[in-house]
Amino acid sequence: MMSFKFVKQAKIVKTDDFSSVFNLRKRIASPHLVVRYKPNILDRPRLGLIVGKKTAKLAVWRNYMKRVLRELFRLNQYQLPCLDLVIQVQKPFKKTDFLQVKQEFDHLLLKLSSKTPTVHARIVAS
RNA sequence: GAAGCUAGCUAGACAGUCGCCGCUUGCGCAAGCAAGGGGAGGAAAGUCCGGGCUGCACAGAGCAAGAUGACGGCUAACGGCCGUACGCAGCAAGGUUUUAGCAAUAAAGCCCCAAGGCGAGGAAUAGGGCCACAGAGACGAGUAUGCUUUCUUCGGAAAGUGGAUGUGAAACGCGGUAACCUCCAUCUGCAGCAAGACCAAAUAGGCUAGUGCGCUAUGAAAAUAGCAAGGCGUGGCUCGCGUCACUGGCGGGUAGGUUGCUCGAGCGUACAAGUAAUUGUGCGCCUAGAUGAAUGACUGUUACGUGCAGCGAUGCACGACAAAACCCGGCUUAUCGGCUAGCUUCAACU
RNA sequence: UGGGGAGUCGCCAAGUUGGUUAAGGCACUGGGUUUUGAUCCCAGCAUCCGAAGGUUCGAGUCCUUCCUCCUCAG
Repeated sequence: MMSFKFVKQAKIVKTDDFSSVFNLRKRIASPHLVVRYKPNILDRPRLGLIVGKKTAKLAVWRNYMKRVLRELFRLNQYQLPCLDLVIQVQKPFKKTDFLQVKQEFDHLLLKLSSKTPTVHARIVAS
């Protein structure tokens, strides 16, 4: 039984961690999202989100996008290799675009898994 | 019943699955786990005012700078709110005029304009500045035309006088303008939770204490004893001092963390005082505290509204503005709707 | 969170004791010069001055409230 919890340790918080992901300059993109990634030495992937004020002016929509992306990460975190991910939103999306964003996220996830072949199943017993 | 206006309340509901952030209790060294209970707004927004709180400054008084301005009240305070008076604009209704029409009526204008709205509305003999164009003349004074009287070289001149011209206003009245300077009265110390307090890596620098390399002897080593006392600067030498290298300690303090951090000018209700804003008393309640920033996603049932399809039953789609960041009182701006009161006008009935 | 600044024609912009028609330059349009084009000359053009309200006889200008953008401090 896997736990789908999104714990605090799976969050990128420090400025140094963000900078190191940016400095590696590995990125893949889809129409709505840009994902930068960097392998880490932990036993779980970590997530950082960037939604600029330029993409959506209202705080309501920025928070919505962050929540949706965090939810997608939470549900798929055990199919991901050990990476530090920084997801940046390029184009704003609303509730009507949810399915498309989900497809894009799955596609990016597949790409990431194929680029880093050392996917090992981490089963954390609950 | 219709129309308009004002004020207040509300901002779909329920259930399930997977999650997020605090609190309490239990277990655990801890990480954490389990249970219970809580988790965005009327504007949280803009940051336009006012306070609490915190730090710094401060004998007292004054100046500068800024803000406000009817009168009375409320308040912790305000540029806010309430009441009264005054002014302004003006909708509905009403009255009236003109035009069109045989008429009904329609259009335009004027008057009066409910409830409600708006009003930076103190002082212009304390002083300064400005008042374009037009006009003779713009506040100093003075006279272009007309009329009267007098004089006359018959061209006019002097005195007086009230109107017309043009102007936004005004023809001398102590003009208008203080959202021009200013004067008067009142108020304001400055900064802001990234305030402030505490704990405290690494690196560099500060203070301070100490050690220095090599050789010989003993010894397995640690060490002990003896000899010798590094480089550079302080003019040459010695001492001393500074500096360079290493080690330890101290203090400031950065990253980071903890706190400030949510019980408060608090909310609900009843009664009383007051026209009201508001206040007092009793009873009851605890209602978010995040920090790369929680309050979500999906599914089902259902209520309401709108749109589309359909004769209809019904089906499908959509759901306003918008997210706390120390906390309050206001203002302003955005907003799909729903509900409840009150006021005014009109119509009908009694 | 707290300061500072900007918005005038398609672009760059001037515009102060508030005053008659809001300068200029580039661009564009039409005409002229030229065999044709460039250059040059003449004429035109579009702005209710970011939006709304107010003060005033009169606002680009003064005041208030909004909108958009830029920038600074920690």
